[in-house]
Amino acid sequence: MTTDSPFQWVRPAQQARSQETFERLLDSAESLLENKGFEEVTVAEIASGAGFSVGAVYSRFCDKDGVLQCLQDRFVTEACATADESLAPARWQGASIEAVLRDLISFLVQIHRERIGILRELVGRLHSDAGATERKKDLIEHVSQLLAALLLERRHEIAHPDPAASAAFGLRLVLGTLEQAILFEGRSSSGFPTSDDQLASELTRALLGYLGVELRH
Amino acid sequence: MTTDSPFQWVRPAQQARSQETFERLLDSAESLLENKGFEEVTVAEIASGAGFSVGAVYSRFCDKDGVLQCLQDRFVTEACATADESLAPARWQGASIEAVLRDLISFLVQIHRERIGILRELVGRLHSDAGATERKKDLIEHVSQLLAALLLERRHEIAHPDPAASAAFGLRLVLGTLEQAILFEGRSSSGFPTSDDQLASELTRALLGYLGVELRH
DNA sequence: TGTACATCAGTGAACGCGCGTTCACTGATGTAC
DNA sequence: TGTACATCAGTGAACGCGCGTTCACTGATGTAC
Repeated sequence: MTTDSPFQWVRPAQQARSQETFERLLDSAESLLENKGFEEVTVAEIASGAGFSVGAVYSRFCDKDGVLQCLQDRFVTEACATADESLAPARWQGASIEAVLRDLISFLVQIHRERIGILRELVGRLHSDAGATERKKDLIEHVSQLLAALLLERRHEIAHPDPAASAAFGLRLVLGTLEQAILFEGRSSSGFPTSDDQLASELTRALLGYLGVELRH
Repeated sequence: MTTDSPFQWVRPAQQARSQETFERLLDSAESLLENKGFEEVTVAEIASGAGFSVGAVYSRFCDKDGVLQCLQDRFVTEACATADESLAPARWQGASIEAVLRDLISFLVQIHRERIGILRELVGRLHSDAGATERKKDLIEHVSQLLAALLLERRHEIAHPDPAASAAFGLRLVLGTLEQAILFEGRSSSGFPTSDDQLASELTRALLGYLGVELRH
């Protein structure tokens, strides 16, 4: 990389520092979301959580809402990449639908527990943020396509009259239940299984039952 | 009812007027919730929606949050009464599980559509309102008990190894999906059935599949 | 290599808007004699 | 049946707090010659 090449990375040092501030602010915001909603989080908290003052937030983001948008974008990007890798057809050669779903659902339970703050904001917002709804829809649609591809390769196991539609709706069934079970319940919630393992297991049973897949005992 | 009886209704006229104001304010608040979240609704809007000024709100409720609490209480009371009537065992003599669930789920779909505003507030709130979570839990638990009673009378139809637990979780499965499908999606949502009838039908199929009930074609 | 200047990153006190809440008031309804 | 008084229902202008946003500033890093 010579000095006169048009393709050099301009001012790498400064940009790198900015980028790190940007990421640290997002991390701070996400961790604050674990305990309260975004509206209840103040800009001052986000800043001081990352070790900065309020002004720093406004030099990286256009306004408070911009922080949430960037945070969601970052999450969706990571999530899509994860889905691409994990649901790649090559990974599941020879696996039954039951095997695929059991793993997928366990993973989804875990993610909902780990990223509870950001998921709550992504999932429970019709009002005041059209963008979030769009991002959420895109993400679910992305996962849905990947899952549908895996299931349709195994459509002989599916008794549901419309396998493609059942894959799409089945994923929503699982996600909707997970959201209620994990995101919007205190740990004390009744009616849901007490352990995450049981929750995953019952969700798997439900999805297999819906698709009409024969269980192998 | 003589004048000197200790059991007369004191100042009926005044109390009746107050009560009507109270109800009209709640109606106004509920209708505002169809389009935005409670935090975005202002006290002035609630008042003027009912044809009053702000002060009227504060002569009936202790503060803004009190309006939401009373609104939710009214809803939960109505909902419990409805459940008691609709799920009374006597009503379902001789009906199969499939018949019970098909009717119940259609009804739930309809209610979610009709009471979308208040349900969004009741369902999607962990933060900032511990009371709402409690009220929601009580309501679901109430419905859950009634449904479980009906299903357990018909447990011979159920293949799930734990019929009681499956009734409880099955209801949550349906409600969680409904919430995502109706409360938090623009009408345009993809992945869910396009019509409410299909939504109800797929949900019924899912629940029957989960319980392990044989379908009668 | 040093000097002068420009830009970037971040500070934090001050500002101001929106909205929940208050309170002195008016008019209507009920009660006492 | 009237008169005087008390309480209730509701008004709406004014208040004030919280919090998002701004902006004049400091120090650090990079660039020109």
